[in-house]
Amino acid sequence: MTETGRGAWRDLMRVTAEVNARVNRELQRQAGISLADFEVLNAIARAPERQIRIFELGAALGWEQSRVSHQLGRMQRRELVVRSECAADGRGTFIALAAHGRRALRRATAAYDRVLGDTVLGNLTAAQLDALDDLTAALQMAAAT
Amino acid sequence: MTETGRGAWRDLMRVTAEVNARVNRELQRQAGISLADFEVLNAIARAPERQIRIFELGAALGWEQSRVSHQLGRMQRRELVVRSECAADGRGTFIALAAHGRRALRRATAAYDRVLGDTVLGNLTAAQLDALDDLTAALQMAAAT
DNA sequence: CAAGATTGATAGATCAATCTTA
DNA sequence: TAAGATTGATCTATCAATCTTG
Repeated sequence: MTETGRGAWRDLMRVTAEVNARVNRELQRQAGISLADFEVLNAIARAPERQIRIFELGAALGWEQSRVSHQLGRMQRRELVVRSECAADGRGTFIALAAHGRRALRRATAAYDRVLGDTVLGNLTAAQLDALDDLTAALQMAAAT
Repeated sequence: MTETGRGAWRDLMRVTAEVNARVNRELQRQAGISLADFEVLNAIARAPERQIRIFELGAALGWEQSRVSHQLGRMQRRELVVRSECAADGRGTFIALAAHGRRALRRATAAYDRVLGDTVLGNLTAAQLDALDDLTAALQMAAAT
């Protein structure tokens, strides 16, 4: 609202965009996948049976269905994931990691931890990490309105 | 690095993405332009003579040259900005607001302040705003490494 | 009809290659 | 040669429309 507030938000958006761009480049370089690919692979790996319904994946990432669908199409073409039918619901589809996806996820996780530790987490104090949590919580509250 | 840290960062990225998506939709709906358009128009309006060299625009926004060039091409086609030659440097180009760009900027600024105030700034305490500044500064420091 | 998912069109972002002038 | 800028190819994101099954 105030010029100060507007500027503070803009600065935060700018620096987070820079960090994301750097993470993206490093993942691409070290593991051959994008940050979006990495998030999808991670969400699958975290799921109970290492497989997940597509609408649940969308909910987990906060993505629209059509974005998920296009993304999975590209990832399946590159042999990162596989689709399989859902017996319980004829409309549904499961996705799981393909062999190449598992390998890419392993490499990407190492690269991600490296770059995020180097450029972000390693440079924040414990107090700043707490502030980050607090700020995130406040924003989630505010955005839910 | 720690699972806690990774999760905290992921949560922040997720909520900021949600806020940006909301801002984008509102700008599109209320002013007919995207957030990227808005940032460009704003940077021009803030410049000394309300005109700016293209490489300076890129520096101001933290964008690569080719992204700026494509963006300006689209914006010029929609009559939001105009290009003009630079007398002092034959390689250079100035851009300025077109009449339609000025109108869009006015509407967009009001919409932006509304949505950002409603979903972010209005819901943060003064202490949280200070923490936001502090965090941004720490990230800028870290990212500069 | 609603939910799960896909598709096609369009807009936006990224990369490498190119062109012109300093 | 390097700086300023553009272009074309490719990849991603968003929107509206569609298709199928519950």
